[in-house]
Amino acid sequence: MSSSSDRRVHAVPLPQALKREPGLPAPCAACAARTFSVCAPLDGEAQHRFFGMATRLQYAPRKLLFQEGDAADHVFNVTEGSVCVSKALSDGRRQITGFLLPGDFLGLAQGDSYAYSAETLTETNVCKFPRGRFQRFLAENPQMEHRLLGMASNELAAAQDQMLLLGRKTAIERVASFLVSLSDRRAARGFATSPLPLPMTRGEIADYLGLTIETVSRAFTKLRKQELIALETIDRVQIPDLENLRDLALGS
Amino acid sequence: MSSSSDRRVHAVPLPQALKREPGLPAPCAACAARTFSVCAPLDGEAQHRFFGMATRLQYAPRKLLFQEGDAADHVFNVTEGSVCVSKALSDGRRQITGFLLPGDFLGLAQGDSYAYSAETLTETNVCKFPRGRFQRFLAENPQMEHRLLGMASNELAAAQDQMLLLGRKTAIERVASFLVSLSDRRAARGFATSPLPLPMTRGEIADYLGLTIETVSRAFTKLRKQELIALETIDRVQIPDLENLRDLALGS
DNA sequence: CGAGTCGTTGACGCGTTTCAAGTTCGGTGG
DNA sequence: CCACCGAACTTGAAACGCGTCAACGACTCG
Repeated sequence: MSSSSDRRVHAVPLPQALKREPGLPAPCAACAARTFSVCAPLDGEAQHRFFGMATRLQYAPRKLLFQEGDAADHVFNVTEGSVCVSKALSDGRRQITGFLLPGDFLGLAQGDSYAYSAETLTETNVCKFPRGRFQRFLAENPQMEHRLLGMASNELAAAQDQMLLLGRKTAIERVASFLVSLSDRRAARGFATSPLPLPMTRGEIADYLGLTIETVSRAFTKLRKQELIALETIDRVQIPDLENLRDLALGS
Repeated sequence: MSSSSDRRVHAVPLPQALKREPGLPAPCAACAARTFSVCAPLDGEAQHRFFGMATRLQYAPRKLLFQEGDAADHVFNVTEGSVCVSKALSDGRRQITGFLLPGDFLGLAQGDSYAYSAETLTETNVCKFPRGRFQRFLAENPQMEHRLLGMASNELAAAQDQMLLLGRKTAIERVASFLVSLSDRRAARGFATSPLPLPMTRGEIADYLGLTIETVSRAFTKLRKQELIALETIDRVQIPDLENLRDLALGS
């Protein structure tokens, strides 16, 4: 799925504070860089305390980090891999509300239980912070809270885009939008985008786009026949002309 | 539409800083209370400076505060009335991403232009803050930024609920969810909920729920025939048993 | 090699949209 | 005060896009 070539894209010196934890693989340079970017405004000593709070964990693909309704004890930061966040109705209907990439935070919402489930898509590394200590750290480091507010604002803007998609776009436009935004997000973080890896199944794409597996599959076929995309393998897409696809995504 | 009986629900002493602006009606106690609640952690002097930055404006119903793409010069806080936030595709398809009530902020997102439009539904009062000064104030008052992060987190949770609605719920479930969440939001702010005022048209409800006017109208009729709601007038709903409606909203 | 998972494709059905009348209601002017 | 008008809403019938169901192929793993 998500290729190992994605890793260590940016070779960055490992901050001192990121010492190897016993029983876990050494953090790679890219991983350190992602988490580091969040706390860039912190001074060295504060960074040390920040990383000191975290437990570093590695998850296999398709493992639950937590489920809707679990006690919200921790805040997570994805450092490697990808995670999907979803909500479900009692009869099993599911909506995936986001695919997280390295650098994204998880579990920041208010309330004493998680309002959504989180599951890894690929092999994933996270930093896990006890909620109380994380909050206290924020109170003492307003620059960090400022940064988080900025990230939350961006997520809100993305959520609004997704509402437009779910409420008003056709099946083809949804799939096109999905591919374009995945490509854009990867590009923004310095990841390779050609070919674009799809660590999620067709079923997960469907649950993200408010469609069925079959409709997603038909949309991929149609995009392929129109030569707007080419499927190198089932989970690697080539996008010959991103702007053409973007036009379709915006309904023109 | 939104009745005058909604106002002054909470009689709270008017903070000194909220002096009457020339040419505008005197701020009512409820209005002061709403805006006040946001900056409760601030001391008296900081509150004075906060309110000092704001221009207080009153808008008639159906007036644009700003449009998608306008330069994002200001941050708004709704103090009275209701505002709808929307995004549109080039061919006119529109998605309303939220209905704002007193106390809500608007225009906090990053970026130098607004990513959405904002329009009043009823007669509305807002406090308008120049973006730069607002940001500087936040930098100097981390308690306030903390509060905003909390509000943004809540909005994010609401956005995820809305994605579940748009992606996976049927028309009836959407309308039921809409009525329940509107009732809950009003109750949470101490507003009356029986009858529940609907300051928005069927068209706006449709654009919020990803449906057409006709489908919304049919759903209202169906709910009325099932006696889950009663329409006192076209824009005032009685909900005899909120929990029944909530069950329907959650798909059971 | 067989079983299971995932993806694709086709045929059909259904819920929502589209199109087309009506109806209600608030506002305006005679 | 009432007739008239337009906007908003409601209702019905037909059309259509997507969902459902089913068959099949590709691939992985024991």
